Amino acid sequence: MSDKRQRLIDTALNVFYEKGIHSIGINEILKASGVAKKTLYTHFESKAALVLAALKQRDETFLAWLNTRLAGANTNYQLIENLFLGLELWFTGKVPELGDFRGCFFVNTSAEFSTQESDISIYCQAHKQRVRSLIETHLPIPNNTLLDAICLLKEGAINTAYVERDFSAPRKCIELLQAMDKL
Amino acid sequence: MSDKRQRLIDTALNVFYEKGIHSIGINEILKASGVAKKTLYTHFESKAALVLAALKQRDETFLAWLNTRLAGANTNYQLIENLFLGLELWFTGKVPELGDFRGCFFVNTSAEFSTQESDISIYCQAHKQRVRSLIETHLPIPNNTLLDAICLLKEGAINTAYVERDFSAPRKCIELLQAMDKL
DNA sequence: ACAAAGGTAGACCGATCTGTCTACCTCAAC
DNA sequence: GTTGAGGTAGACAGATCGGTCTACCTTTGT
Repeated sequence: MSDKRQRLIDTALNVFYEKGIHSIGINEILKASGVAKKTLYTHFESKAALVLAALKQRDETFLAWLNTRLAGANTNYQLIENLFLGLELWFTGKVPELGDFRGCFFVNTSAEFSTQESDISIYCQAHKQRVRSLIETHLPIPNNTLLDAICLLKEGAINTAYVERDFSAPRKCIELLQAMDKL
Repeated sequence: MSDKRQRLIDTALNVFYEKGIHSIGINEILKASGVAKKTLYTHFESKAALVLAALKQRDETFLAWLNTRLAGANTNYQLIENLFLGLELWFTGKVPELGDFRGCFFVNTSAEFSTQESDISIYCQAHKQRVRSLIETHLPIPNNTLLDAICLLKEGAINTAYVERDFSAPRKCIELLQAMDKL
């Protein structure tokens, strides 16, 4: 039935994440997925709808991965290690389900869509909030200041890793947060 | 002479920063700048060359602004305040020369150009390194760990402010760094 | 006086874009 | 055994893309 739909979403996510959205045409996705154009437009009303579906897919995959990475932390420090060593694995291409690292898909996509009111921008914002909530629920000892620090450094690490190609960021974050947590 | 060239660069920077690059056509820049297409192509060999010129312009404007913001700090804490309160002004649209805030132009542009070897991606990387160097030279008491923390949090603040529309990030960064600096 | 350089407006080229449509195929349900 | 949903391939429409080019105008240096 609609395993075609799923194949379109998977392909779209891969291609959009790798090459951006505006620079890729629908035809390229059709070719890569081996699906007919008519089929695409029976499942999605527009390219934007496909983008949104790809974002949703990425959101779910990312949160699922993060959830297993963070599970089982007994101390705040352990959670910090789980998170940032996980990011390091992602950056260096060792997390197959996240694909070759090319920054944060949601940041990249926000950058391409200027109107902050669009569904796409709003979805990107919501994703970041879900990530924050997930980290919060795994924090053994609640600490809002620490949570802020973790989230800000996480964003810093991801963008520094991508734009500056500096993969040492996660280790630095761990050291900083370790010092902070002792306060 | 080539005040037309400058006008093209100014317009391109404004439009690209506001709306992204792949989603804007050359004709839109021509219309907004009131310059003929032939003139554009006598000064720039391609759209990519114009993008590079816009990046260079932004690089210079941003570094000049940052330089005056950071000047005169006598303590590391003062430098941190100068930097992050400056970011807050930027985010909230109170720095005319940086335009209405729409994230970091270099991060946004990197997101649109997938090949990491392109001139454009390399320029974005170099910009971030220049910003880091500038902060380093203004740090009254050298401290590499602190410098790392400042740069990571700065990136985190910029991206959080844009994607999550949360302008409270700079104040949080100041508090975190203030605590850290006491270690 | 005149050549060279820089400017204008905009027609034009070939490619590509999103999205629609025709014509036909496959297959499961009732 | 027919109907309807989902599939295929790909032609097509209309717009827009980056970039070239023609034809002409304006300014400046010598």
